[in-house]
Amino acid sequence: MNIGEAAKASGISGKMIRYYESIGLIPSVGRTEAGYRSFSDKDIHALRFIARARSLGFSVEQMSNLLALWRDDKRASSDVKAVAYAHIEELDSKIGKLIAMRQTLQHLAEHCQGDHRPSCPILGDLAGTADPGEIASSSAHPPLTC
Amino acid sequence: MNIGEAAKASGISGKMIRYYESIGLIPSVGRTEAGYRSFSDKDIHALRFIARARSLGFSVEQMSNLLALWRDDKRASSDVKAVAYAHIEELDSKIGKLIAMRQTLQHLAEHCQGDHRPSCPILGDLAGTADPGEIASSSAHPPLTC
DNA sequence: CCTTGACCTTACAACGGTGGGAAGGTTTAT
DNA sequence: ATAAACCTTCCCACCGTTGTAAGGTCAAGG
Repeated sequence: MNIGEAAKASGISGKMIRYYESIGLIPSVGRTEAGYRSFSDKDIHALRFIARARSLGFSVEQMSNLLALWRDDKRASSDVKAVAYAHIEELDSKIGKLIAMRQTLQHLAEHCQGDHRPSCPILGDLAGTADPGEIASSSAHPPLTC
Repeated sequence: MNIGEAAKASGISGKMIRYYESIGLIPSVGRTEAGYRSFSDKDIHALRFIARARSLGFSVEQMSNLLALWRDDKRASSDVKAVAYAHIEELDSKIGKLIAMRQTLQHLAEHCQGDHRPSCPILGDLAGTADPGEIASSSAHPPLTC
């Protein structure tokens, strides 16, 4: 299997397959006499594993751990679960920050007239010159946990 | 005002202040005879504007637009509002993706025994060998909109 | 006056992932 | 035989931030 076919079969671009190989995320695959990479079914399987892990937001480093666990017959599922929960916490942290941003911004935008006049509470907040009576300070991001 | 003092006053590292200057996000500030950057109150004000915008997740390009609007006395607040809403949509998109990941992962992790045994639905899903009866396919990410 | 330490300057590299492209070799189909 | 579609390696770009190295400057104290 060519790298092009492997890319189609796995959903990972050829560029990225080479990159993953170069950083050691996947072991070096076989080569033809002409130097072309030759992917076995096992290689494709690993690539699809990676594609799926990537779609769940795992970092390359986390994927490296997961791949090692996958290959290890004597792994403990608790180890896998720990990696998963660590990632869930990362996701929660990111989600929380984004929601706080969204909340603040929404609040500011709602108070903006949005007309031809220059007066704007959004810029007022950014510049630190917002009327604190008109709009509650947005730095007090509410404990919104979704 | 030194760059160090400016950094403390604005909450932006000296490194980043130089970077923002280098890419033209802020105009070149004055210099002392010895070549040290000298920040005016106005400069600090702009830096604090940037720090606040950054904390709301605006990209450098968006900040550039916002700064231009801020400096423009004849701006229309609708223009500012448009930038804000565009960013809110970006945030929503990111949040949605992260929540979908989180949801899938949580679901998988809940079904993992997390003991000393190797059997693990998380790896099963990633490898594409999960029992479809045991665990609903996680690729059908639910329409969770928070 | 001189040293020391804390600051400043520029310039370069690195990170994580991903994409783009150049320059050259190979395979496949016409 | 030739053209198109591959493949190879190599370097560069993005974004935002940090680190580091080599050198200049300022303020304090001996």
